[in-house]
Amino acid sequence: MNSTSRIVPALPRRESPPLRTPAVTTDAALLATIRVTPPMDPQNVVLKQTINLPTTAFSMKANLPQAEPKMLARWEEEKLYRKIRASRAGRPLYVLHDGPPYANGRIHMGTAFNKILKDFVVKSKTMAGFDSPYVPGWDCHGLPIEIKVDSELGSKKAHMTAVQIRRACRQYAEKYVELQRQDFKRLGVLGRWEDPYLTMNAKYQSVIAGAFVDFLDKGYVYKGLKPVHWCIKDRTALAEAEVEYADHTSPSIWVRFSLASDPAAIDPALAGHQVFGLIWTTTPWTIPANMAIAYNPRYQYAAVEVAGAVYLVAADLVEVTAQKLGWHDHHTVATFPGARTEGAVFRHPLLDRDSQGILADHVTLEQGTGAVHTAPGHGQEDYTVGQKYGIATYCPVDAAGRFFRAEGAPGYLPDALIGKTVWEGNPIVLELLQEAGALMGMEKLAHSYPHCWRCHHPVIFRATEQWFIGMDLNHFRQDALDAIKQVKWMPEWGQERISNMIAARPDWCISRQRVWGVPIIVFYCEGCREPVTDRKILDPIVALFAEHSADVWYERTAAELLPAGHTCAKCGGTEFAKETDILDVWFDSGSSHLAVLNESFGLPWPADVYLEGGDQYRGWFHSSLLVGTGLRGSSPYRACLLNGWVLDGEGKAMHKSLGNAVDPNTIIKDHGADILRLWTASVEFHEDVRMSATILTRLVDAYRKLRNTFRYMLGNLAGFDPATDAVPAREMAELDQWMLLRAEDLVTRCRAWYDNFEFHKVYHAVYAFCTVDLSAVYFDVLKDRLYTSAPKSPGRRSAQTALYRLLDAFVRLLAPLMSFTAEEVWGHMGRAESVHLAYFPEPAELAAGLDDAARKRTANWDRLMEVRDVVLKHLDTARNQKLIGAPLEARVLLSANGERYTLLQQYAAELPALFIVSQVELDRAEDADLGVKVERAAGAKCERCWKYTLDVGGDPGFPTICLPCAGAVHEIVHG
RNA sequence: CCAGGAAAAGCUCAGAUGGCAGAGCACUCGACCGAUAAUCGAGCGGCCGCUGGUUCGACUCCAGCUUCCUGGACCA
Repeated sequence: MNSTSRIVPALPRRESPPLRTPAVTTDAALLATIRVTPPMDPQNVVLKQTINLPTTAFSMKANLPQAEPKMLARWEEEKLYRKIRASRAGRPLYVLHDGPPYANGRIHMGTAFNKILKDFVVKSKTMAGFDSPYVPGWDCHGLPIEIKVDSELGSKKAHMTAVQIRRACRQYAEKYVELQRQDFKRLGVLGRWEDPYLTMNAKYQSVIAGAFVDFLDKGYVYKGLKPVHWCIKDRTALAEAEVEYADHTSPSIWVRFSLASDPAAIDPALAGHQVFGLIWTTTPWTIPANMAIAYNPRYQYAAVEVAGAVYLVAADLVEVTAQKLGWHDHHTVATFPGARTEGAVFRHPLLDRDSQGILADHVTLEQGTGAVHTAPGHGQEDYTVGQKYGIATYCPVDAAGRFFRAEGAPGYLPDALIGKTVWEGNPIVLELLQEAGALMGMEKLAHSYPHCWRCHHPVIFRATEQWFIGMDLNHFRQDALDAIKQVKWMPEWGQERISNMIAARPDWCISRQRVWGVPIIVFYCEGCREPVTDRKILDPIVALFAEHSADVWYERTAAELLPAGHTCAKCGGTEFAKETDILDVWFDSGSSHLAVLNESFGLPWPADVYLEGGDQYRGWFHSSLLVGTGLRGSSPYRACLLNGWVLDGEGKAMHKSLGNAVDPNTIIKDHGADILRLWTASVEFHEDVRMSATILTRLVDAYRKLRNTFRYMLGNLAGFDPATDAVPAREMAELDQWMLLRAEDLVTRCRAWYDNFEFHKVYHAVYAFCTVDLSAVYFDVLKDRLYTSAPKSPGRRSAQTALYRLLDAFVRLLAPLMSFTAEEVWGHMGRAESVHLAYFPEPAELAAGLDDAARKRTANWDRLMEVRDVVLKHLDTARNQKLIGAPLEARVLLSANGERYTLLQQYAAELPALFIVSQVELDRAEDADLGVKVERAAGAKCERCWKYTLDVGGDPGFPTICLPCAGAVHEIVHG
């Protein structure tokens, strides 16, 4: 040991640990520079320099926006994620399966919040000893991208092949996958970023196609009709996003349907009358597709007699209707509840067809007659209610919008309509109705009407052939409901939420008339339209996808894809066409567990946990559950965690248009990702959470406090080598033991909270501990012992031993939350490997070496702290009275009796340090109250430790300092 | 309109089984000047969303309502 080590107490006893990176200056490196300080002249001691002040290169200012990217670069270079995998190989697996965000746009607060939470889960499980891999993924197919690419391609698209368009979509998705990947990595989320899963990967596409074949093979899939927005000019189905609304004038008409069933069944008063249903519609051309008349079961209806005929109209709409239709002598024959019309049979005015009376809640009194013309082939709700009543989805309009004689409903369409478009059909239908005596009135109506966003022509609702997964085939719905019960839902109400959705949802329409996705691999016989769904034929195509991506479906002809010489089982035909529809993107992402939780990723099925926002109950949680239940017989996740929505400071949803959206990248640029992570840790994530400038300011303050807590520990541990300098626990000062036992309790609680994903409790408890226990009490009390004792004195070593254990535990306890800062601290502790390879502290680490006697003594210290609180209040009063300034100027006179006296007497020697005063005097009192008096301390102020003592100058060599200080200085100067 | 959720100090959160509303931060005032763009102390601050009910007693249990959030339905 050279002499320089004696003047600077904070010198290390060992060689500096190797620098891990130029980006971080370790304390060891700093101390190496201090070592060149010239030796102190024993004759000319500068007292100030004999104080062991904290020394650390761990800066007070974090500079996170600059420091974090360097840390990320190091993690990347070290291949940290791979190292973590290797370090946990063979450990029990814990798998969080990532829900794929859509590869469009940059990340926002919601996605950042979700990803950080996932990182908390993965890191905390890793540190708890699990092997917890994280494979991020992206959802790459689908309409939003195809629409964007469409608009970028413009008119060029018309000359492009499907494969070319798909390549453009792929490029677009790749671009955003890359941008989002950078954004997510910047958050400090560790994972398999270099090889994520993408739904557009060939292998993944193959899994999707395979899942479809499995569903088909298991008998869940059927082909049915469903109305969709249809542009007859572009001959295409339109998604919701492709429809825009504009004013349009339609002929609105009132049409009567004669009642064929017994009128008395509706109301006895109607017996013998000629009764009519009376409907109102703005789409006369859909009259040929009429299958039913819907009444609202909750409304009262009136039977109104006009000129010998009786019309059934909602009671509240009788007068309006009379006015519109020019009724003069009308009177009400009967009133009855709408429910009575159920089962009534009307006759179609133009066709040889019955139209049933049905009940539907969507019938309103805003317009019309309270009786709604129902054509399931031409309206969403008509379709839904039609399904309920088992009414055929009949649609006599082809892709060009022209009438034809469709199958599926009785009645022969009039020749006048055949081949005409629906727009040409309107006046023809009017004319036919007039001739039939069924047209009761007509007027023009200007209203908002859906138009095609591309050609701006009005669109129609038209039933088209779609592929469905039947919810009630093979007990599918019930199986899914049963599977839900096996999942642990957090929060618990998630179970009810998703159960309600599954119970009420219609069949899953899995087909889309689009290009950017995974094709539905089915062929049709050109001769008889019989579909080819034999898996022996389809499985090889699934295999082809894995090799060439789903593009092969578009690159090769049906003949090339089918086995040579394949013939239609039904008609023997040899010519086949490919299905042109693709699968719903929810089918893609819902299959992610099949694509990712498998051997090629080394992951087991099912996953331990899914964690997403509340919108996913109808999204990914839902579709994944259906795919899992259908193909594997159970849920693909054991637990399902919900994260709430990120709202603004007022609790309002964030919207770009409102200007209240907070951009995570801005926060990172201004404050650093650890602030964002700390915010994520601070809130109860199952609920909706708030983010605002105020909240951020609070978090920045909290971060500083945590950082300074680490800084204090690092600074006071400079030169401390636990291997050689640590004090055995049972020899440590009682205060230090007490603190370690409190920390032990904190670690126990935090680990339980981590197990239960209660990150905010960890944050709040650790933060409160740092503030209340450490900073305000322990660190404050410790300063005298650390700064003024001789560097190697037992008291100082005891404190350092405690600090070391605390630091070592806290840095790991917070590593999942403040990943960057924890790593920075870890580096300053001289650790060679990343903190993210470490394990959580065990409670026993803190209290190692402490026996039951020490545990029992904590009760003493708890009570001493109560006394301290009282004394501090009195010191404050004395300070306000200008009796004292610094607490060391005080002498405290205590009076107590009974047990308290005994306790205080037992700890009399510790009290001045505990109260941070110069002297404490204890008297036995008569009454039970604690007596506290404050006066000025006696004696002179020691220049070195600032305490007032009677022995200042006791050492003639150092006339301005007290005897203990003189001893310490001697030790420092002479060793 | 339907399903589900939330409401506590300016902010973030504790508040099993009903028993005088808690913490930290912020704010105000003060101290220190050896954690210093730090640290310590004290003080201020609440109709526990509203209205009823049960109870000796309700932030807590029950009913209704209001506002906000998510998804859906409607508009089409």
